[in-house]
Amino acid sequence: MATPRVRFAPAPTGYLHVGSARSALFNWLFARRYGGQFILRIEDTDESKKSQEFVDAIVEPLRWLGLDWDEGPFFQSERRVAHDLAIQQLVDSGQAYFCDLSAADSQRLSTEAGLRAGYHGWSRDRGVADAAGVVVRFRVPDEGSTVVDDLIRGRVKIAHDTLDDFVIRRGDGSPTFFLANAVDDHDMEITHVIRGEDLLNTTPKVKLLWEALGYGRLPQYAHLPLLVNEQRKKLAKRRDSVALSDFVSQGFLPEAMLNYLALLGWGAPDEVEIRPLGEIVELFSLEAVNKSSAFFDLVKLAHVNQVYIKALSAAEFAQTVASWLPAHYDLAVVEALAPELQQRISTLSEAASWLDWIFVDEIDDYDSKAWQRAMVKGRAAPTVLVELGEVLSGVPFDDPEHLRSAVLGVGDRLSEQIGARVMSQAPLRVALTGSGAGIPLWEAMTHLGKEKTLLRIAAAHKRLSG
RNA sequence: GCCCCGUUCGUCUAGCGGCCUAGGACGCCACCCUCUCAAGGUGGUAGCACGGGUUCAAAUCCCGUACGGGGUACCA
Repeated sequence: MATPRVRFAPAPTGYLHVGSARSALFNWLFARRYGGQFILRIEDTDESKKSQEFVDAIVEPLRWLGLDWDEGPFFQSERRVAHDLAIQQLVDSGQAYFCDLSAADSQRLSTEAGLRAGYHGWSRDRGVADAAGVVVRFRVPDEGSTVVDDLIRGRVKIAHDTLDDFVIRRGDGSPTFFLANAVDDHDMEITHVIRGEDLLNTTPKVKLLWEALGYGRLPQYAHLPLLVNEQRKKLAKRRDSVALSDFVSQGFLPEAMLNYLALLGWGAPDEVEIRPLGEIVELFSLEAVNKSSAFFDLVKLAHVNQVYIKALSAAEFAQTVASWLPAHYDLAVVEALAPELQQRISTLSEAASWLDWIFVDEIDDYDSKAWQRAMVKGRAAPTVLVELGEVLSGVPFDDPEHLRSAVLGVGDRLSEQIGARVMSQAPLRVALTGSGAGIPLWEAMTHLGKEKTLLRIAAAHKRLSG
């Protein structure tokens, strides 16, 4: 195919959410797949929406994801002259006309005439003159229908009598979405429009304008299935927590986010789900995109993220996780323990809780269940702690293997003495970490150090007997 | 209401008329491994919305119904 030109055209409404990110990704994939251009256009026809803050809210997440654009960002608000010209052209050719009715008035007229809600062309032949507050409406043909061949959905046909004479210029003179969309896509020579299904119904209107303006060949349209919440409603900023920035701060990796997003509505022919972006680019095609909406599943996202976290080298992991850790954490220790952490977390923000015990001065809070199980139910615990204190004070702390055999040795000896299985590791874990669950002890103990280890064993013993 | 789109395990999907007693992934359950929690391994659970056609043959094609969603703004 001729090199495609696609665009991601979000409205600057606060922040970028995962649904928009998915649209951006599919556009980007398509452009990269066929060696075309990916264009960023900020859809700020409503002047109030233009501010640096809002622009950053779009640009920063795209950068984080690594979805680089070849042209732009362009601003719709800066293309006002072209829009005005197009509106003038439509008015001059009689395909659009002025209307001084308010929305409320046209609603009332419809009701009085016993027609369905909406606008019925009341001002078509009233000869209204342009003035402040007057809108321009497009004259939709009475007869016939408009057909759009969607790359994903197939042929979509809308009868003209279900369309009203929609507004293309507001009372304040600004162009509406339909008009700006047609003009900008034409001027930017967009070949493929890839966006959410919620925009499918607007396509015939844009096509009508396109033809009325004599623009020639229409871009190819591809409407992606919507991303939905657990109620199967389209992801919305107001009710769903879907800001991309939130996922960034929770510790999702951009590669994982992209990979997961690519899986919603699309799948590789070989069914391999988790794979490098480069491979996804190679395999991507719009024809393989399916039609039904997809639930944005945090559980699966977490799984994908964990796979990516596990794939990091220890050094990469330590470097990446650093900003989620308190400043007093020793990164060299984090790197040494990286593999154990990587298989236990699915987001980077979870890392600290697995490591905390190594970097605090003392354990002041023991998990009560773990204490009960290891210290109270394990009747030998007091003896184990005493023995552990004695044995470990004579062992060098530089070799995990020495620590292991010393600790397990205590358990074996006591087992023989008592004639029942004695676990030495469980009480040790609770004494050192305050918790019943955690990473393997031996390597971690070399970083905790002998002094803290012995103090914590003593503290636990004191608490047990006191 | 009207218009448009959709419907395969709980979820994401494979399937584009016979290879399907429907495959994979996530989740869940069990077992193995194991001080713990994980990770890993093995096995299991669960689905073609319904009704008519077409055809020798339908998850796959057609029609209808039901259900879900989207749109219906001087938002985009």
